[in-house]
Amino acid sequence: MNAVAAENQGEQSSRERILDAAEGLFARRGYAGVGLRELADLVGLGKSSLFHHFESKPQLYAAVCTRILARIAARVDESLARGGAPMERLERVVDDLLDLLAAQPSDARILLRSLFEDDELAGETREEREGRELTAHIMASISALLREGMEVGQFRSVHVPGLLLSLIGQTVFPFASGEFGQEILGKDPFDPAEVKRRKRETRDLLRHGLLAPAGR
Amino acid sequence: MNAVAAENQGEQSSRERILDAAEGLFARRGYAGVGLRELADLVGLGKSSLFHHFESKPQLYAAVCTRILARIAARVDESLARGGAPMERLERVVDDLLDLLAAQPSDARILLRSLFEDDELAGETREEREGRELTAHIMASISALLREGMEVGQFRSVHVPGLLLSLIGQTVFPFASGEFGQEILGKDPFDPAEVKRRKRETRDLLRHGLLAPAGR
DNA sequence: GTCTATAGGGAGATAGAC
DNA sequence: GTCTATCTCCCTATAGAC
Repeated sequence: MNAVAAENQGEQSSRERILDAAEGLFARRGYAGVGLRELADLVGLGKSSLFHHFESKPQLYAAVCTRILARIAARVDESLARGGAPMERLERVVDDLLDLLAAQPSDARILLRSLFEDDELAGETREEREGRELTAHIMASISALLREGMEVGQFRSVHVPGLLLSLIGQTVFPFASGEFGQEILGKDPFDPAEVKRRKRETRDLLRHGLLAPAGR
Repeated sequence: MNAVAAENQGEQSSRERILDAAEGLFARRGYAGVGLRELADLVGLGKSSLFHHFESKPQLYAAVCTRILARIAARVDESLARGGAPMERLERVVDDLLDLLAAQPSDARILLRSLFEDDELAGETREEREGRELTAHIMASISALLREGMEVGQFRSVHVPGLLLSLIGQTVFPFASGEFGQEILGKDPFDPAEVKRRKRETRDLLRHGLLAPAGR
């Protein structure tokens, strides 16, 4: 059975298993806090074997980030393609993103952490360029949706970049907040009931803050 | 001239200079990404001298975080003490926090990063306990204000813990977002005009989302 | 309070056998 | 594709002189 057939059977390639393990470790301890020795042990490989699949630690980190961004970009494209009025599409894309972040507990932390690591990711590898392109694509898609809603008069006139940053803070941050969020909320931020509540909260926020008065 | 007199003259103790430098480094590269050699060079001391002022790297990190939290707690207490109706106090405390975060460019990143480092800060040093107490105090103060606003009927009935997390995302995250935020906004998030805009945006969000209909 | 010297270990990465 | 062995460098922390 070759590698492709193995994956069709639900098994994973070494590359995928490394990426999965690395994602969890980087989420918990950050780029510099993870040693390749520890990662190799977790996957059940020798440390040197990692270098057969990834050429360096920065490149591995970039691959982890890019895989997450690719998942998100795919979901955003899919959500937006289903059509509807701007507010309908906006609420759907936010709902779907919250579902995605809730299903992949490491994603929110890695995404926020990667924003803070300006230094580490100054490189020019293929993965990093791809990651930047995916980020730009996601942001451009949602910006276009917001501007469209304003043009057709469904949304109030708002500062689009500012709202984008706020939306990220509102949706991504709670899933990255770990024990702190757990303590504040009194329950796990990933608990299905809490995810549902956060969807409602975000939707209410958009309806109160973004809908044009005539649209209510 | 002794140490206290020196500080009155505007000079800093070694301890303060170490904390300032460490804050900048930890903000940029995270706990594990900073070496004490680099920190010592930046301060202009030998590496060993750091251990005269702090007993270990985790304790130094905790001291950095606790100093930030103490600044914030002091400002929150001061803002809330000036009185007024709940919405007036809430808008003032948010305004003041945004000013504080804008004036201390490393604070937002360190605060968010420290939330992600559940592992590193599992300790029981005096600084860590102090940091947890300060965090609890800040959160309790703002929670109490939100509940008071709801009780007197000025605020709609909202889920207080959820709104707390959202507010942190809305206010702290943009200052931590670095080059990403800069690219989205098209300007430095710390630019005075942008800080002013973010204050307005946050105030509008609170007025649209939190004020009770009768209060408009 | 700051220094030099050093202990003791772990990091990322490479070479080359199998 | 995985392994063992090894390179070189840097890490936190300590000892002890000044």
